[in-house]
Amino acid sequence: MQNILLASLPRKEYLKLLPDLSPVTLAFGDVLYEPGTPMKEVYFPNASLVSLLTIVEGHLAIEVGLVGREGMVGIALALGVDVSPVRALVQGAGPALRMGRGKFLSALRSSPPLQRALNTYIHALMGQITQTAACNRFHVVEARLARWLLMTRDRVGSGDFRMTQEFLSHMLGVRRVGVTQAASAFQRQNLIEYSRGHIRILDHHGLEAACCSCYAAGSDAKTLWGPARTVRAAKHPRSVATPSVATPSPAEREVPMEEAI
Amino acid sequence: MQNILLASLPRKEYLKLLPDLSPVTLAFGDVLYEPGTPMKEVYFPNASLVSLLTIVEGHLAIEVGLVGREGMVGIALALGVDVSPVRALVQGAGPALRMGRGKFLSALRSSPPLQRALNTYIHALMGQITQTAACNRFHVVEARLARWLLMTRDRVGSGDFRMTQEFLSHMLGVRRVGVTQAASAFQRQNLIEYSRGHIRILDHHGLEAACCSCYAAGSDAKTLWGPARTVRAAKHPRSVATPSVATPSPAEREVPMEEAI
DNA sequence: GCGCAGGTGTGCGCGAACGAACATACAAGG
DNA sequence: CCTTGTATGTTCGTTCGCGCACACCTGCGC
Repeated sequence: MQNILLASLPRKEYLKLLPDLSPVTLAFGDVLYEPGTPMKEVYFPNASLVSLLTIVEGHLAIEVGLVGREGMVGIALALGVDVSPVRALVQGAGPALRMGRGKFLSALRSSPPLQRALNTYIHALMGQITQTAACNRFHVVEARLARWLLMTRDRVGSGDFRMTQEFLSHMLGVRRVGVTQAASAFQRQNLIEYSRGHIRILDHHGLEAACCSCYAAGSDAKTLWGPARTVRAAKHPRSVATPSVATPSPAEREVPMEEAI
Repeated sequence: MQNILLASLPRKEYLKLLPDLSPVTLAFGDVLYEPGTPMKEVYFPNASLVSLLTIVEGHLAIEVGLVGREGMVGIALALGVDVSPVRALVQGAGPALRMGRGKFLSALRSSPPLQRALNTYIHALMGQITQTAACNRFHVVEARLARWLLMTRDRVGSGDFRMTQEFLSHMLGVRRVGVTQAASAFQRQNLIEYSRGHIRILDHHGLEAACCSCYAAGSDAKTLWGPARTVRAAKHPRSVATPSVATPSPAEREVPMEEAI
């Protein structure tokens, strides 16, 4: 299982990076960065999984992003910022490639293909964060749990992983009790089974059905942030509202929006 | 009122861009992009304000970002993506500078300072989205309304703007009734006054007190994503679990934050 | 004057999630 | 065997926000 981001580079570029990449094994529960602390290296997960958490008021945490072999941990460095904005917590143990800050920055400078690949990934990650923001607002715990399980499965390539409900409650930003209820409902329906820190997905399609549309919207990183989203006709809040037409052409619309309100 | 992002460029670089920047006036309610449609240009707001909304299931909307003169609308283009992931809606009418897609991309290629400035801004915007995600999850409508009002004030440089409650309800992703209740509570306390589509902030400090810590965390774009957050020590998941650490940080919380919302 | 539409204010019943406890269940080690 | 710690299950009262429905107020055009 190779990191997809690295694998997408032209072979020549990849070979240039190789000497500076050192294989490491991430252990479950490791914290790669804490918010506000300098990032000394970046990580390219192979079969491992890292979640990005934001901390509110010093004690509440909630997950905003999930990085697997499709991405890199430490993108802020690529944006010229040395300090981590988030906590990066290893969610699934496994191999990753590590690169020191200095080497990474100079590699980035000298490799336009790497820049492009990272830009694309940054965009996808922003999409993921955005989707999560909306999902957290609109959807019930059960749907969000289903989404999380499916996203994790996509990233680790297996529907079988280590995860306690307590832990999950911090990912989803809810009480542990809420997770218990949602998870046991799923278990009753034979969608998953779990026991003492271990979860296995039994019915992948059933979970998808229990899931909010956020999963579909964010699941394939390529089309992330909605290429084929064709929302029907820019329905603006009525107040904002074009009191008018169903906005025909998707192209070139500065949208009337004349002075509504 | 000059766009800060552009103003931060070396004079020489700025002059290189100038011929390709055309002044436009954004009108309240204009939609600059719809999700899933190609972006033909980027915008640098001067005294105007644009909000970025994500659309869920084709009809619900919620704001994830707010762009004023500190930023640019259309950063996805800088990341090599042509299709907008969000709806960009003009929230505050005013002047902006517009640049066509092609000119922007070639300017970007030929101007490292512009790249750097945009990278920094992208990072700040990700921070804003992240903060919003957490805020949407943890804080009550009243606190979020206060935050929104203050953020808007910061960006337009005035505590006096056009805004209906209906509209606000879409920004915050709640019912209009919820906004009415929060807003009328603020009005009773003489923190704001409003009438038929117009809001004025009367007591800026009072609003800050009513606000969640997300405002402080996200307000100054420089330190966005928490520089001096020094959470203690990379503890393990369990540390997330056990709030054992009794949150000693006295500096962090001057706000009552009663019941932690 | 009248109607009308956009903006705002209320009330009611309901469900989701919360905080705070308390109650099992399994696992490993003395 | 018993203890200890971790993981999961359950209950209770409360708060927040939702959906729905309706009333009012103000400006504007006919």
